[in-house]
Amino acid sequence: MDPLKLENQLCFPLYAAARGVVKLYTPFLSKIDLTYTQYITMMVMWERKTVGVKELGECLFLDSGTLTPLLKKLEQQGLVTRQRSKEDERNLIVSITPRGEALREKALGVPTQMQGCIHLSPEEADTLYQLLYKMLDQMKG
Amino acid sequence: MDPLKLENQLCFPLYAAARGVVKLYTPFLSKIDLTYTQYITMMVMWERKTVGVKELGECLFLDSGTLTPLLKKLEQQGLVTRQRSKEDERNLIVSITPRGEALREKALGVPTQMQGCIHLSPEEADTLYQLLYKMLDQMKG
DNA sequence: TATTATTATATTGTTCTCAATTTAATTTTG
DNA sequence: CAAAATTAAATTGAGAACAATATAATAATA
Repeated sequence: MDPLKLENQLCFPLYAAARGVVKLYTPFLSKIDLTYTQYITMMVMWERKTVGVKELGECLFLDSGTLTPLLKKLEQQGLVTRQRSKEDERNLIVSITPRGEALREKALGVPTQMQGCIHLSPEEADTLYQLLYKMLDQMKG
Repeated sequence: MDPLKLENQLCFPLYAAARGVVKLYTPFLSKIDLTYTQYITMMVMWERKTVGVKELGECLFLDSGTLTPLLKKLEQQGLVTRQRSKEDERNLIVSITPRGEALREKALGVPTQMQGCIHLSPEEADTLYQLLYKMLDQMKG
């Protein structure tokens, strides 16, 4: 058992599958003018309406180096606003706009469209979900 | 069940876990001056010794846009050579050098070091492996 | 055999990702 | 209170990743 053989790696199919699914999202997301990272950012915005960059980064496992330019683009598109907190000016508060809220309707079809691309049974999907979160939890702590 | 809620996504933990493991590799790989993508490229080289860019891309699910600059860097480091095929000059043949072979010894410790970071049972790891390849196979076809 | 089509790699441009550093605001401490 | 430490974003720089296009070589065809 060669530990440096590609087929003996667990991380490689993880890395490849992750890129693969993002690629599958692309044609659906480009119709609503979002990249995958912008899409999951909007998911947080649809749920929370208002959130600091720091919490956003904790949700998405991303830092300001990635989020700052991304949020500026979403702001340019009129989907969110960015403003400093009055209580603590270090914090940047991101808020969803009516236009951002409206985009949710268009995005509702995306999960359904994606289901046509990946065929896992509900049990398999659940197992995968649990295992991935188990890994993520370990990376946090 | 909101289909646009982050916690209801299967792809998000996939995407996040993949980035997470690459980040875990980084300190180990930086000691042997490789990035993660360079590391898996070298895995193919250690196994095959000589390979065309096209086959390399099929192994790694990457295209020439990613591989061309990466292989030039590996060439600069003296780990591989790049030369056009005599039979068909469209093909670029990548070959491992003695220095590239020697790097394998240094890389042998990496998988062991990584095992200290992610704690899945052998059964869980196997399940995850199978599910990820199931997804990858579907993306190919 | 020319022309056309295909194939393989390279290039260009955009976005993402992250480490490391900088800047500014706030908190802690001496 | 002033200095030092901490925190949050932004910035910078390097490497990926990929779509789209370009270039060059080979194969197919009219």
